[in-house]
Amino acid sequence: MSKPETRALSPYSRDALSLLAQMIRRARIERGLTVQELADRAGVSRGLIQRIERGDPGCAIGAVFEAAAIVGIRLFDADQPTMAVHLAASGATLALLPKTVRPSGGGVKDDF
Amino acid sequence: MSKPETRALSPYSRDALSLLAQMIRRARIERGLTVQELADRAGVSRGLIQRIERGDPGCAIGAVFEAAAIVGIRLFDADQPTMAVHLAASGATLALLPKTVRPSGGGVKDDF
DNA sequence: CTCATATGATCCATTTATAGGTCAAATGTC
DNA sequence: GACATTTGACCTATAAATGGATCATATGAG
Repeated sequence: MSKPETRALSPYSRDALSLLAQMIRRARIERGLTVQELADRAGVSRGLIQRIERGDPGCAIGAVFEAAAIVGIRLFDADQPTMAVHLAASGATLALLPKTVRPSGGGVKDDF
Repeated sequence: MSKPETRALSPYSRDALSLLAQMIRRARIERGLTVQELADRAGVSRGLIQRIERGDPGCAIGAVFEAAAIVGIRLFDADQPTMAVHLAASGATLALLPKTVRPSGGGVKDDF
């Protein structure tokens, strides 16, 4: 039991999380904002900002996104292809997709 | 008290959140995955996936990122400029930035 | 060097999310 | 149309995150 086995998290998710954390911390410092100041603006506690900047997976996504937005980080920008693609696609074709999905015994679309 | 005043969240954060939620839902359906199946793969409950796909700000960011990764959504891709910029910058210049930030009475860098 | 303070870490009380189950409705298949 | 099942919504007990405090350390200013 060397590991409390908190929760399984894929390597990619962990990396993405800590990268976002680094981005937030860096952006905050560049703007000359104190951890406490960022916490106040985001309406959260100082400790939570510290966990966010550490990449803690348990943080509420709303708090993380808010902190990121305050320091000027735009996760979804019109310039980013991924965003544009999904933006265009969601509204239009989402209605065309099946409302319920069959369990797909063996045929999961893993082509990417 | 018509509003329980749950928590303040900027319009941008709310939009980004619900967009990510739509992306996940869309990607899941396109892959022919059931909500239950996605929940199992992510190691979370079915109800949590439903809240994630609804854009609930209270969801743990780790669970959201994991669900997104499973359905093939890469928030941070090498192709995306924002990612590349911050990746290159964080490691190198983060050490050069001040370790502690002065409260900056009036001079917050809001130039962006 | 001396001092004010930002940061990191920890502890505890409370709020909140999460898991797990159930029920009704909608959907797509046969 | 009848059926199997996915989905959405709700509920409760448990687990976890959050807020708020405190302490030690490190950092930068004077």
